[in-house]
Amino acid sequence: MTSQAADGPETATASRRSKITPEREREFFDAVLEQIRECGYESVTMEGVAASTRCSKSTLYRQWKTKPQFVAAALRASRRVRFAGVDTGSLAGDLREAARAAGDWSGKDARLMQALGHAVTADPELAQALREALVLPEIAALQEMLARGVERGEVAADHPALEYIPAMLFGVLRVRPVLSGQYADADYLVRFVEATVLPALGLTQDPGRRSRDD
Amino acid sequence: MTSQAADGPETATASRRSKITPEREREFFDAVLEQIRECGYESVTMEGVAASTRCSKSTLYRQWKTKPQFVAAALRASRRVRFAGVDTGSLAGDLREAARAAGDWSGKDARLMQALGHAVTADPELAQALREALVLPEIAALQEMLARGVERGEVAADHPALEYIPAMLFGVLRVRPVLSGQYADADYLVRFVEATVLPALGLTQDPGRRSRDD
DNA sequence: GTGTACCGGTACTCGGCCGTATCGGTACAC
DNA sequence: GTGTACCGATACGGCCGAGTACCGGTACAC
Repeated sequence: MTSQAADGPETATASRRSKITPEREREFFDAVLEQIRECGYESVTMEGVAASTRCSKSTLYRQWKTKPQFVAAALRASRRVRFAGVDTGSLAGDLREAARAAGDWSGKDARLMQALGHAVTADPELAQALREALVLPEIAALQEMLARGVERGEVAADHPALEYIPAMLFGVLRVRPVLSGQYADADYLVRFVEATVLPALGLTQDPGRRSRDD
Repeated sequence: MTSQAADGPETATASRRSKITPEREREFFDAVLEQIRECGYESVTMEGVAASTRCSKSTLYRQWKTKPQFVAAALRASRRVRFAGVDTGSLAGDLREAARAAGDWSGKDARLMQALGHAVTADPELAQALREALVLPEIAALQEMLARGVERGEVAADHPALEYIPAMLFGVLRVRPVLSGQYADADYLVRFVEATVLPALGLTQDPGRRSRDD
């Protein structure tokens, strides 16, 4: 049905009776995260993951003791930075680029965060895994971006808005579905950045010096 | 254990064998919303609500057909406006006041919204009830507040940041727990408003004209 | 070829909750 | 006092999922 990981029973990963390869593990992780996004954490079942990956529950329970540990492992493995490496030369450009990148982010990881948002309050390990996977890397990248802007003298180091930039960006990502029923796309986020983040930082471009070069 | 609605078995609400009074109904609603905040929507059980209100499951099922309908009814009944009626005379003052009011909001309703955030994607009736109870009234009050500011000439009617103010405020409310592990309090929100919302609207007070009067 | 380790399938126990049914009892109307 | 309607308690059937146990079979090392 879901067929997300079953793009062919005889893939090149050799037959299915061998030790679990890292690729196979990633299939498990992808499957459980996808199920979480779709059904929510509580409704995710080990049986469902096993079925969608054509493995047996035994296999999952051999690797991970419980469902929370399994999910935490999946989160940790999905850890990656999204808008790191962005460096357009100006803080405004960086922020716009980050917004654009976050547009893709929103469809998948915002959903994941929403689905896990409450389970996290009951399971510290899960909370830690979620923070490490989805939150901290982005925050760090953002702050690096801001620090570059400060170094360049584009914004004062003690600018009061600086500490709230992550909250603004992540906040609007998270709240858009509630307000307007849809996840934030790149266009919306860029407009948000231009209408609120840049002015808050005092980065509104002068009429004569538009940094949009397209 | 929870004892939230059991502050005395023989309260003035008379004995428990009579028709359900509106007060009694409110006990049910309060109990289920509280359980949702604590355990999440999926984990809420009709049995738990019945136990915590000392009623029987039958009583609940006599009034509401299913759990989603029960929860939706509870949401609709809890509908009220929080920072309507705020009118300090200036938009900056209004926004600060709204932030302060939202500080109280955050502890309870933000939690509720988080807990329901995913269930809502699967149940349109629940989604509608949630929006009507927690989102729309606040948005309306905010927009009224902004409209007054526009009328007073404090901000241009076509100011690009205007449409994003609700997203900024609700967003930071919703994202704070994820970023820093705690719900936003009134002080944080007021500082957020002063550092980001007011500058974005061009409402930063001039050095000589501080509107803080305390 | 032989052994070992591990996978996949199935069946199972156990617990929990939904929603229903039944029953005794109590408030309240008349 | 009598009747009615509804509450609260409890028990029940059904379903589902966590986690366990077992078993046949296959890959892989040697």
